[in-house]
Amino acid sequence: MTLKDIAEKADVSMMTVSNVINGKHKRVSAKTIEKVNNIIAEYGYVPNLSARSLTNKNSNIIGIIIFTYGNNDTDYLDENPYLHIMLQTIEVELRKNNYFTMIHSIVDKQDIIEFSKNWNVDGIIFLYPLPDDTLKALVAENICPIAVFDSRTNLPEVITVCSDDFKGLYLSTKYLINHGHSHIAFVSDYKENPLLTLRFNGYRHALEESGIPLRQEYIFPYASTYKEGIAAGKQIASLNTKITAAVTTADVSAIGLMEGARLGGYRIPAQLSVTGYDDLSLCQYTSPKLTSVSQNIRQKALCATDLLIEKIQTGTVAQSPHAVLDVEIVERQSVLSLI
Amino acid sequence: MTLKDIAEKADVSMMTVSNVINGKHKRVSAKTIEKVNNIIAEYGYVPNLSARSLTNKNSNIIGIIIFTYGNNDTDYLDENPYLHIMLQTIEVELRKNNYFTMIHSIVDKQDIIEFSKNWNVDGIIFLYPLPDDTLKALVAENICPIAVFDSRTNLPEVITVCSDDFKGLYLSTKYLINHGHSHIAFVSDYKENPLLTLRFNGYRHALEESGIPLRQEYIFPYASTYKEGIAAGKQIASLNTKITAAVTTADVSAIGLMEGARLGGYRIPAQLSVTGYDDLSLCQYTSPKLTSVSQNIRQKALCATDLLIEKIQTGTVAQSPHAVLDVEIVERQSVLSLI
DNA sequence: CTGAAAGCGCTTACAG
DNA sequence: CTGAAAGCGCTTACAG
Repeated sequence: MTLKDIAEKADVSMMTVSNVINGKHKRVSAKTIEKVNNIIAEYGYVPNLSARSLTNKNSNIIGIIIFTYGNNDTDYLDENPYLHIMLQTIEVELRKNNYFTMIHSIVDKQDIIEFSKNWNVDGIIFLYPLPDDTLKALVAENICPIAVFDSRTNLPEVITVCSDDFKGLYLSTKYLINHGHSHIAFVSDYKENPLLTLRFNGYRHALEESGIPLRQEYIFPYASTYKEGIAAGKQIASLNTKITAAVTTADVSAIGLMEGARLGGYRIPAQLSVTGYDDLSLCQYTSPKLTSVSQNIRQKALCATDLLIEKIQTGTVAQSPHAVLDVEIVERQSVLSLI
Repeated sequence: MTLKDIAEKADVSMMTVSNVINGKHKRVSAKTIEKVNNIIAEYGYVPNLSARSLTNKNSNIIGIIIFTYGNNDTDYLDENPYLHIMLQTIEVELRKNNYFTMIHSIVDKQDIIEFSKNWNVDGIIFLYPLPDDTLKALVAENICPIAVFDSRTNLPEVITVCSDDFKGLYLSTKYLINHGHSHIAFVSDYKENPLLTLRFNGYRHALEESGIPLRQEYIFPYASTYKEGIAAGKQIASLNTKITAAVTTADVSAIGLMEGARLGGYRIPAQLSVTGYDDLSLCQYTSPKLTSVSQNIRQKALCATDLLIEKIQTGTVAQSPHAVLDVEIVERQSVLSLI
């Protein structure tokens, strides 16, 4: 069943059917519209979007780049704890705006370009930050509007949506200070990572603001994983310092930290208060339940999607293309008040 | 840059370029192949797959139906704890086989049909079971090969991939029995749900096999959520029965159960042993760490994808279209041995 | 081994 | 308000 078939059944031209389908009602009489619509419904006609893409030079397809893969096939698994929320939120929002969602993994920049040309993709969303020069190269190719999460690039052509990472760690550090802590460890391998560096700066700022010295020996450069968290916890427990609290840059890291400190003989939070980052649902499943910094992931996903759609449809975005969303601290049980 | 442009630059016909691109090397001389490939590389030509779809009547697009949505926009969030692993695994496998992956949510059967016609989708994967009559109706429409997870339909036209749910609860129940438990609660609202009913049957079978009577009062029909788990745990703690252990059909339910029992004054696992189901990564983050039944999700995802590809390419599948994958119990700390 | 032509199912000027 | 024709970028018989 094609447009042509419908046209024949309705005894009108293909163009008329096309106009009815595309809502160009100015160009067709009400009577014809009804007749055509009835026949479309009767035969269950659905337009072929490949054909439409071919003529229109756009596809209504948005590509979502879900990860970059290296050599190991399973490297990627479990990496992005937000993947399902992001994907679901983005897909629903795109669908509301008549876009279709393709997911795609890549190995390098070239993959992205090929992919976008293959389907005349209308826009691309990267679920994770890319190096600035990769983004720049992509912009130079001028393939389609691009949105990226958690990138700090200032390229005006790319839409970025971040959360306020500086504030995130400022809040968790401040929260500990407000509860009487002043010997606060920072557990994260932040150097080389712009996002984590921002969080570190938030930590530092909170200390400074309260006149608490920043001590190098309170900085524990462990990666943000459960396993590394355990190692950090063990180390802190074995060190016999004055540390009474630790901030982290990931919930799994914080959970590992609690576990490691416990293995080192500490009671949590009695001897060590801990804060997480991400506010994953598992924060409520640990004991003590984990106090954490929450990014509103749904809001981030919607923001990126809406900006991208705006850019696709109008060629530009009214506000800044670089959105920074607020964060907040979610209080649970992993911090002991010393006052 | 189109096929035609390449043909002109190479001074051959479009057909020759097409044959080179599609690897039909029998029909082109080695010299021509090289010449054409060089020009393709030089200009970074990438074929337009919409055009190809249009001629070929197939698209190399596989649709993945990620969820069905109701009235509430955010109902779906957090529903499928495996979504990210499934999606990533499937996408990589499809990509290896030259397919592209579209994700799509639906509100009803009609959506699926429209979607598949829109893009001439080559196959569809449902990430969650659909009612048998919906599947039957879909098969009747004869749109494309279909694969479904966790459906027990016996329609030979649809590929199903399940894990051995009967065995799953048989294993966890048996595990408790082997550790000296005989008063074992079953916590799950299994009725009306075919998958959970299979798990219940596994529980029942393990009891029977060991000559332990099945007691109605040991069955707690709570939904498989954290919140309901808490309620169940509180109830069990308040009941003062001989129950020393409980099996569940979800990790979050088990975690809630431990929490609820604790709130009711129980120590876990000293007074109540608990097993989960799914072996989510959060099992290792709770205390005690949760013993759980593991389905190999990656394997399930690969199995469904490979069967679907086989069916698309050969029109049928060599083995049974209904795969049931093995499960195993992952031992941690939530079960106390009474012997 | 290579080419010219038709056709896939749409939309868009251009006419009337 | 409606139609006939061209064209989007491919592939596939059909010829040579």
